[in-house]
Amino acid sequence: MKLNKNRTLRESIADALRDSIMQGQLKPGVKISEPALASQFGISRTPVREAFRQLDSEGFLQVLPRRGARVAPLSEKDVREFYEIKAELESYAARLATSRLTEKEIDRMEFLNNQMETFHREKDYKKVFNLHNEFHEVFIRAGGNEQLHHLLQMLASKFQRFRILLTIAGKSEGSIAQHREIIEAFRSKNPDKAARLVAENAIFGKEVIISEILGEMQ
Amino acid sequence: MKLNKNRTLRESIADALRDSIMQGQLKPGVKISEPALASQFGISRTPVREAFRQLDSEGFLQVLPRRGARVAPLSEKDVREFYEIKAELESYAARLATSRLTEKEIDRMEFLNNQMETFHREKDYKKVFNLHNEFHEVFIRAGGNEQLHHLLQMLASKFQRFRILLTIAGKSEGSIAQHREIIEAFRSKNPDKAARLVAENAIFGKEVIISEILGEMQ
DNA sequence: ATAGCTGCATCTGTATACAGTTTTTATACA
DNA sequence: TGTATAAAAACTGTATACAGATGCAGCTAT
Repeated sequence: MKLNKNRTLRESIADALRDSIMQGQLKPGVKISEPALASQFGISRTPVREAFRQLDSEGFLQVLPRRGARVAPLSEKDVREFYEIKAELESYAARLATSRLTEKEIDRMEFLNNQMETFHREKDYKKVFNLHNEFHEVFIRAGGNEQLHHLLQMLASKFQRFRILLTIAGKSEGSIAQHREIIEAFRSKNPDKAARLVAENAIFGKEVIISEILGEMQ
Repeated sequence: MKLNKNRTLRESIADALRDSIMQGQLKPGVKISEPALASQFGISRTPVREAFRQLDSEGFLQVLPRRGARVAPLSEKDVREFYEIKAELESYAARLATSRLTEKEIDRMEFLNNQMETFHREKDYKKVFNLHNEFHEVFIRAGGNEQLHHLLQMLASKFQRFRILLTIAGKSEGSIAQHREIIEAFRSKNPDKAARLVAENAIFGKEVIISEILGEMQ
């Protein structure tokens, strides 16, 4: 983890911590020691504390007054609720995007989805995950509601540690097939169909996570 | 603004600032001086800075590295986007709530709406606003998706300074009438109708704000 | 007058100090 | 062996100190 830049220490620490949590290296419920982190990075507690406040508001940490910070645990209910919200918001984005997506953008979605398939076969799941995100990003952005985009970004990163499991478990074929249908709906300028398919795609993700991933994690 | 409690100074400061911003006392774009605020409350800069970080993540402040904090400005586009997101999420909540709302809860909604009408006539707009929030809260909670509730809470408070203008401008009759229809839809257990009406209620709010309020503010 | 520079006052980011809490460890007791 | 308790250690919240960055008033030169 590199610190130096024009960026403040607080920013660097917040980013590093957020990444570790998103990547799942820091497990839910684990206590994060302020002094330990500070000395680990060779800095004082002040910027660490400020990073904590930020990550607390973002939902990555749970900071209890006078009892320190721990990685925010996410329950099965949280995951379920997240996917249902995602389904609503992304299908809304899809509806907005239908009339706005350029042919070039749709081509790009097709390209990204094909790449996903390739890397899925090669079992390069990290790449598959990133491509998956990029695919959704295209139509969310195209919808034109920037706050919606921002909100979905925020939610996605908060639940990244779960979403990435889905990819790693090699469960992406279903999504890839669904993406083809979504592309088709966008090409034929059918907002209702696009919205419905995008919602189904999210719910599909929820089902797989709940039944196949969370079950096994106990 | 009272400080003392078991609460930390940071919490108190964050709450006080957030309130001032929500209430519109602190205007968008206004710079907030860290040392001034600290001495105004008779405390050191440390808790003030931590409160800043929190409010930045929550979207109330805009903190630029080495250039201080200012109240986050909200554009007309932001307001428009907010109401559209609210329409989607609340109508989803309404759909969920339809099968779950008890008769008692629906009665309560009716009571709250009647109170709104009373206080609207008496021009006690602060009360009208709070009742309005409570009305929506009933079915959002009843939907059972706690993260959805939390998200809507967050968004509503971020845009409270605009939403409250709507009430203060005495534009609540429309909402009150729409609420009656919504109650009716809930009573007849019609989720599609409830969802549609709730979305329309949000879009109505958007229209009024945009055309009557923001126009006049220049 | 305007554009650009200079130096000062102010502010921000970070480190450090310290008191009051919380947690841990150690000890005594059942 | 387990539980209650007291003392110690570690941690949190806040204050303070200070160096470097920023912004502004006034000055110079065009």
